[in-house]
Amino acid sequence: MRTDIQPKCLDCVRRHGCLPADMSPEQTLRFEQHIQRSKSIADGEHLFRVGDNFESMFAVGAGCFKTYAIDAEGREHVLNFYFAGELIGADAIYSERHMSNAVALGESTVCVIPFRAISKLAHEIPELQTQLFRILSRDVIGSTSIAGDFTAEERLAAFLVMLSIRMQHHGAPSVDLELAMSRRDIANYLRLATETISRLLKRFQQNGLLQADRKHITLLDLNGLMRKAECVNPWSRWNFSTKAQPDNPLEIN
Amino acid sequence: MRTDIQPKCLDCVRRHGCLPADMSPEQTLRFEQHIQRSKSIADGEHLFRVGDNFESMFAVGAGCFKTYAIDAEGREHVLNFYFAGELIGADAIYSERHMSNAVALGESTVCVIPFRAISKLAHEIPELQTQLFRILSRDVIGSTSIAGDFTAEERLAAFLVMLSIRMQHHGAPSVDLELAMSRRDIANYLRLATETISRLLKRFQQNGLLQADRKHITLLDLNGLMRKAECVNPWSRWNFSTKAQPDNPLEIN
DNA sequence: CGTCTCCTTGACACAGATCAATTAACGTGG
DNA sequence: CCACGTTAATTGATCTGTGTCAAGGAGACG
Repeated sequence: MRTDIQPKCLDCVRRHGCLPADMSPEQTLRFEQHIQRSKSIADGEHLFRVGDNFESMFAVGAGCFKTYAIDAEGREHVLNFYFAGELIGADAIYSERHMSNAVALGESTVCVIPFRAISKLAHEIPELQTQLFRILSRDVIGSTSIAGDFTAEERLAAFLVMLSIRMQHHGAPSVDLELAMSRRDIANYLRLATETISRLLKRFQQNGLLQADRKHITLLDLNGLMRKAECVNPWSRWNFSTKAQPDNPLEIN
Repeated sequence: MRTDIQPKCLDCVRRHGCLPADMSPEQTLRFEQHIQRSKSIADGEHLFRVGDNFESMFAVGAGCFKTYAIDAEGREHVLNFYFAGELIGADAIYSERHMSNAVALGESTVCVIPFRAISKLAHEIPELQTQLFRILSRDVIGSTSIAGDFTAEERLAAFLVMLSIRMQHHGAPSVDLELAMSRRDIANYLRLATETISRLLKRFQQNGLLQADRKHITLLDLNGLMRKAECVNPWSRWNFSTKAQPDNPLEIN
């Protein structure tokens, strides 16, 4: 192994939420030899479909993906959105088959991470194993948080706040959102009608919470949105801990 | 290490879904030395509460647990139920704090599994690491499956079928269910009113699908229930594996 | 410069919530 | 063992948040 080569993952802005997060440069280099970096995926192209053999997880480089399933009645269910630095495919580990479809929303790139090789590598790199556990755990938290019984307003507010937090983590502006997904996808993800999303965005705008122009949304009153979203946000459950709560829950990582 | 001792985990009926699933007897013995087996938990007693430091995961021995959170408005949200052989606490790995409360529904027992020790052990026992990944992945699948937009009837049917499958996995009768949880907990978990659960059970009974007497429920027509639940069940998504998918799945209908 | 797809807006409908009242289990103490 | 209080479950009547249907508008893109 040539150690004079600097691993590209080290320079990657998305590293902190990704698998090499806590690895040394040497470990990162080893890791990098197993993966395929920055493969580009066209708008509307699928990474995988339901039932496909599970070979790899995918780390989003640029762009955005949605995962979805079609049920027995033919209805689509948007399961999740994935942004830069996030890892797609956790639900496939269990059965070694993909349980959902993953499609690019706009021109995107991914790093292809062969799971078998990487989980073998995780035996030798404790930091990698830990990070895999953490990422899977985060997926569990993420899926349970939208599952609850909340009003349409609470869910949309929570969605916008969550978007803002995820953008912030990846260095992008957190109040100036450029949506990659359609109203219909948002609605479907939040179990609402597209019409309801339209009406709610209008109401939020009338209340001075945000400015919505097509896919460009400016969050004018993030605190106000967070107040509406408070109940959904899993981090806010820490309020019920006996310990002192951190000043800014957004900074927790 | 004395190797003449037979590990008790090997004799445990719940082994197959639990962490030692694929371990050799020797590995199981090593594993067992790190955990505390069959601690009894009284009805209504908590395993942990939101904000608690994450020390251990818990494998249910006998009985049943629910996890829940109280939101900023004071509303309870039942997040999950856990039965014999299932592992509680995956959502705490990410932040090393528990994100939910876990309480026993009736007299129960758990095995206490210190996470740090066990994840260290997972470096040396590949089967353990694999099983941890699989269990976390299963949790992701489980949380996403109830998250979708389904009718009350579909969700309750899916809940009953899921109960039946989980009981079957653990050797108990699969059509004779003894519910550990109240109607209110079921309703809350499924994002419905308790009254709706009552009415639906009555309707199912009138349609000959089941026989409900307080907490004892006999599934008379499992196939009928599965047909209603089909769309919710994540396994049924495999049906779509062979068929070609159009790029925009919404255009199907 | 049409054709498309996405988005918005209004009118109405309905699944399931809420409210209210009753009944049935299940303690708990005498 | 029985009164009694407390909580859980049922049932009916009514209400409402959000879905559905229908019609138009506004970019996007050949």
